[in-house]
Amino acid sequence: MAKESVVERPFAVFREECRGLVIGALNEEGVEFAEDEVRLAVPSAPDYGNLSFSTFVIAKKNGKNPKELADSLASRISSYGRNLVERVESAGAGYVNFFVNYAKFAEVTLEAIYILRENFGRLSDRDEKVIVEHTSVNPIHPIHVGGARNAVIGDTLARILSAAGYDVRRHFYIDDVGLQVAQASYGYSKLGDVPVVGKSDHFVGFVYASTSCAMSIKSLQKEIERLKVEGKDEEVRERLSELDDWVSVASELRAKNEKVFDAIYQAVSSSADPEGEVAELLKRYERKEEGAVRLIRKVSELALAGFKETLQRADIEFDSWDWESELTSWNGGAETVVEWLLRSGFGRVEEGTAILDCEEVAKRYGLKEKYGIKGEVPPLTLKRSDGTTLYTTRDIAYTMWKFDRAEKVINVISLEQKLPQLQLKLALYALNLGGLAENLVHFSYELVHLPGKKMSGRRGRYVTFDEVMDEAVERAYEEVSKRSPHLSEEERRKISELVGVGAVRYALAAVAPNKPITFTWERVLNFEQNSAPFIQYAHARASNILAKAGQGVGQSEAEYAGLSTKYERELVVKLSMLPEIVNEAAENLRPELIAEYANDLSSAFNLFYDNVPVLKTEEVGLREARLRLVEGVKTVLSNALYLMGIRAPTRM
RNA sequence: GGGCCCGUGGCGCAGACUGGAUAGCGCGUCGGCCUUCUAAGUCGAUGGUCGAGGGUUCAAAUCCCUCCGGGCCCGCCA
Repeated sequence: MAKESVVERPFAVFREECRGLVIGALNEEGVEFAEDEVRLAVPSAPDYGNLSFSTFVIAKKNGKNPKELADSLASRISSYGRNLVERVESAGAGYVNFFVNYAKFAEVTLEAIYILRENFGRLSDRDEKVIVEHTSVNPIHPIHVGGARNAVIGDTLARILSAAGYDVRRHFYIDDVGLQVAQASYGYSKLGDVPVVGKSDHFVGFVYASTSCAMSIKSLQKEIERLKVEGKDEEVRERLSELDDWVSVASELRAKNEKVFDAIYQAVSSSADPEGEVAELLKRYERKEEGAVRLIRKVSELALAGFKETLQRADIEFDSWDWESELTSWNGGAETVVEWLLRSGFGRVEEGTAILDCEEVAKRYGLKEKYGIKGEVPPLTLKRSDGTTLYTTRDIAYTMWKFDRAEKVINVISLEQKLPQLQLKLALYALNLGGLAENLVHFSYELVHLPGKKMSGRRGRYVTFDEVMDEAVERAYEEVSKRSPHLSEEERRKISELVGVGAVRYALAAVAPNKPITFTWERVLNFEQNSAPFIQYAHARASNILAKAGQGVGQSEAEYAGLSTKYERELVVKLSMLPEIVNEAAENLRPELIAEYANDLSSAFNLFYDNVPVLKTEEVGLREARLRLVEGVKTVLSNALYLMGIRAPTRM
């Protein structure tokens, strides 16, 4: 067979051929139709072919019987010249089903994978810069499982967009100008020479929780005294129950590290006004005063060092670490935004605070319809009365900074923050930067709950990304040791690391982001079907076959026409779909599609594995074709896993 | 009170954006398959009024309306 030039998207070529045939037949038929009505779908069962066109809409438009139209189209198409299309048939109440020519299609697909290797599934460059901002966990506690979901989704999304041809930059926004960091830093400053124990971000998390706990207790006690004097018994009871909650948090924390907790608790207790001190620290930091900078940066860096360690373990990397202080406060960016907004006519000063009238912006620019806003959009406070800025205000400046570097910005942020993200867009309109708002995507995802209660950084109650990976890796180690005792200790450790971490990534990436997740160990520690280990195992099996075939691969001419079992045909078609899946996942921002695809392909491979011998195939050309098929599976699984940031082991 | 998200077998999910041909998959439970390329696999059985009720359509899990249940948001926090 003559070698054709490499086909990057085999299934798309087949689809286009089918589409062309349908359009040709419809024209010959003389019916009226719009080209975008000619859509082909992958049918629900293999009996219905590889692609299917339903005639109902066009038949109705032209007053024809759908079944008769399908019959007629099928018979016309049968007389046309075809390449990848083997045959066409009319079926059901009005479907035209297309069957691929497997001999040709297997050759086209497998040759493409063979030549393109890790680039199979990559689409051509689009010359469009995209910033994906994700994770951006506040530097006040370790990354917990909710943050892990953000990180995994964000990283997978970035990998997919990059594969789809976008010029992607990953940014981590460090919110070091928030009240929380100031609070954690205030607590940290009270420790004197107490050394950092354990992983640095975990330590910061403990300091933050202790500080917020001590401050909450103090302010509740004060409030209760006041309410008692005023005789408001009802409210006193409410506050007392809140106080109880915090007191139990305090004993939980104290049990973990008495020395640190006590130091913070005593300092807060003896302070006349801890809230005032925190606010003062923040104010000095926004003004870039040396002592405040040294303290807050120290705490932030401790947290970040921990984040980097955690993220690296999960193969998550960033191109840019963006300090909020530098990009929005110290350069005057946020102040400028406030001034402009006040001058825009949509802002006003009320009791010493600057406020943006979001409702008015939405009305003036006709955005209610556009963004599906039903109720009234609450106003946005831009500045506190002490002159410091608020998060969303700074985010406006940061967003403008990002758009200096990219045409499109995708922020992976939890659904909770839908309102501020909307307000951010409205602010851009108010600044006459509606064009930026149009290219700003809030990619939202739902929270991860613990069974029972919500995670709370302020209370130090959370399951960390680190713990989850540790546990999964430990569990993987037990499995590997049980199943492959012949491997060396070092190799078993290596394999369990990538299996365990992979399992965690998969568990978080495979669920549609808009579904809330309740965290259970069972979910992450699933090593059976629909898990990373399941896919990695299929990859290892494929690798094993190829390893045993040794140098034999590629020596003889492959007889692709011999791949005639349903298992082989199914595999070929699935392999050809990777570029389409990448395209769809990128265009619709659906990272979970990759997980679904990889799982599906693994299942198909396992069926093939159990039913079709490869190494024992007698006929040389067929053996070669099967080896190429196995190699195709190995390559595609590896590529799909890469898109999810999961390693593909050759043994496990 | 207003707004947003979700509701598919005992449990966890896919399918919904772009309506189509018997609603897929995993876990669980029960029963099979290792002298044949790693059984983290595979085969079979079990199990579903697609939250409820209306509507649109040749066709509805999918679109529209109402209601019910769960989560989230409505702050000089982020």
